[in-house]
Amino acid sequence: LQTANKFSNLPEPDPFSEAEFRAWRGFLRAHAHVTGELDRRLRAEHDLPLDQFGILITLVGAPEMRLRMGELGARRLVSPSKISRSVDELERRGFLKRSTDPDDRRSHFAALTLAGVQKLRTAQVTHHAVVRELFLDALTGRQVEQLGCILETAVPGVVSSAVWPAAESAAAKLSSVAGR
Amino acid sequence: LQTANKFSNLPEPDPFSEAEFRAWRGFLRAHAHVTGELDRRLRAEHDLPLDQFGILITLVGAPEMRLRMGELGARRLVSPSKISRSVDELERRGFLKRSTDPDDRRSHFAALTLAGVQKLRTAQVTHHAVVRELFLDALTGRQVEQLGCILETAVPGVVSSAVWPAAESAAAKLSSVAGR
DNA sequence: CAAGATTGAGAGGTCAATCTTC
DNA sequence: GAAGATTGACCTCTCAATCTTG
Repeated sequence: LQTANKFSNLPEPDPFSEAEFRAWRGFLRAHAHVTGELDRRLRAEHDLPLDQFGILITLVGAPEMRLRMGELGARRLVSPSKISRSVDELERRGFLKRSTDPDDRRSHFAALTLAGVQKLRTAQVTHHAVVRELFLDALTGRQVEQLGCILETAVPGVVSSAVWPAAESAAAKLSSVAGR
Repeated sequence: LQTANKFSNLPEPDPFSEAEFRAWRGFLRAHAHVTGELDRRLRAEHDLPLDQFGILITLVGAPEMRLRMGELGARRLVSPSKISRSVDELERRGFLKRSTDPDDRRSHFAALTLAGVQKLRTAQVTHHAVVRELFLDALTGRQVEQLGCILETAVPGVVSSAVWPAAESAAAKLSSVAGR
């Protein structure tokens, strides 16, 4: 076992171009920087982790301010078990309430409470301030429009009511291996 | 305790413009989508979580392929304790090696091993393929350049050898409160 | 006693097994 | 028996306390 030296400087396979590298690195740094501060500020000022804020903001935009657990997980791109436990916590704090879907009693709704809407609206003041201060304000109006356009191109629109994405990925991997 | 209804539809304070909303939402979605798949593929094909890949890629670009623990944590924007534990794991697997800085015996280096460089180079094939497939390939060359430019504007350059950012944030919060 | 790093205890996340309903 | 959701056991991360060196 020896440490690497300049003679073990193996070449990087098929590297990114300089421009690709800047775009990807900038993307990761910007995300870590902004969401890190956002999480710290929301916890410090509202005792509300960014993950929980995300659940509230997703619910407030849904019809009747409620979603089935699976749909909520799909939109937030998190696993069923994490959604279940996060909803536990938010329900314990009175910000939402579970109920059974009368049309399919396997399925459960998470519905915002009045306290949940109020909590969200208060926290949004901090949220918007941080996102503006650390991200949007550094950009011109033109750049904001470009960014929205670019990123909507780059990612598929909401994969609505999708299953937990790990399943999809695993399936794709298996078929690509089988295809050889 | 009652669930929210249309009469409790409190207004959002100082909302984002439509363009701001698209940019920020697209940013979050793109990040979750790409890094989620990246982590799954790196684990499945190389048994290497994205966090550990990040440590290797940071080290390989450093002088002599090594960094002090604190500097490594600052560049990756993670806490000292997490860095220490991640480095434990990578050292256990033989991809890097700790050593004490002879000039300041409080400080420890993490240095890539030959096995670590080889592991990284292999994993980079997957890494680059996923980032291209899910992100870069959806953009034109012009858009990649724009994105790099925009994001380097938005985030402060590397806060080199910075302390763990939570401390900075806490200090800023205290002073802003004191300033009222 | 401050700086750099690590560690123990507790909080939070993940995978697989389980429960209920279709 | 499959779908939706939850739970138990295990693993990882975080916070504060600790160890070592300057």
